[in-house]
Amino acid sequence: MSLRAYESVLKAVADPTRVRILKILEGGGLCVCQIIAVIALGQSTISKHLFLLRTAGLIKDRRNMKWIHYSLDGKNGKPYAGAMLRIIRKWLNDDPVILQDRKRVKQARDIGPVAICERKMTLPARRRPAIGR
Amino acid sequence: MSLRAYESVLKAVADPTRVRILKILEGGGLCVCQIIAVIALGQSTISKHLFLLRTAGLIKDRRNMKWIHYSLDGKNGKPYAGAMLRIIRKWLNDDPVILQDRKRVKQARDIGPVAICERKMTLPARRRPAIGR
DNA sequence: CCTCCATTTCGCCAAATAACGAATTGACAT
DNA sequence: ATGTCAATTCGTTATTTGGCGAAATGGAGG
Repeated sequence: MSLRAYESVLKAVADPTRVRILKILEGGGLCVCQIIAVIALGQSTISKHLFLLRTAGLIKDRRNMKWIHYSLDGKNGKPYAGAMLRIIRKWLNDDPVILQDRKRVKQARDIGPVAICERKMTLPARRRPAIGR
Repeated sequence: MSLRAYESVLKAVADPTRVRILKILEGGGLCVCQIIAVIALGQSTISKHLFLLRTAGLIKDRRNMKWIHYSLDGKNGKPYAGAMLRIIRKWLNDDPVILQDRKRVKQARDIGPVAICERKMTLPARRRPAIGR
């Protein structure tokens, strides 16, 4: 209800990398190494983004074997998170970056976390570093 | 529809000062000098925030005599602006900062732009500089 | 046409943000 | 217990952001 909570959620979703992560997770939970493979930024960078999204109440984590799965949260009492997730789900679905990410998510799901992590956090097709804006 | 447009709107509303301005304008349009009096930040600072909100399609301006009136926009073709304005209207209505701003808006409306500008951008009751967060 | 003055633009500074790679931590599996 | 692998934290860097005060701009009104 406070400006503080509002700010934490809105700042979290206002960053292009973080909204990419949210859009990726709309298709279902993924382990961190798969997210890293799709977004293609440094491990620590992704980890920090996940932290921000988590503390804003937008995503939640769950350990599965030696991997940590992240998925969209929303219904957790945090005020603004659910509403933003619902609205973002309707947005950006034809953006080229988001579409490309989706293709890469499909690859990441097919390959699975084991092989992904063995590949050292990269997807086979990837060549160029990232998209920026 | 693009990440770019999304980012410009979301970054605009994610800043506490700018959302304060939006909440202030929910009660109706105001001239710049009145907004400055309520928020109590420098003239140039407010002007920059207004520029960002305007280019994001969240507010529009209209000259009235020698003052420039700003009011909420929303229905202007800009994709995300209307949706965010609608959702923000339901939010933060019991936040102490927003409530205090509303009181000050009422004063600013009663006094009117002429007297406000003559007072050199301050409201009579104001003592402490600003709220920050 | 000239002045006035509300608003915008400019130049600057401090703080916050996003990225990286390296080092550390912590679970799982042996 | 120990090694391994995944995730987090740390330290650094470049960029962006938000603030200020001074100067420029440009309508309104004489």
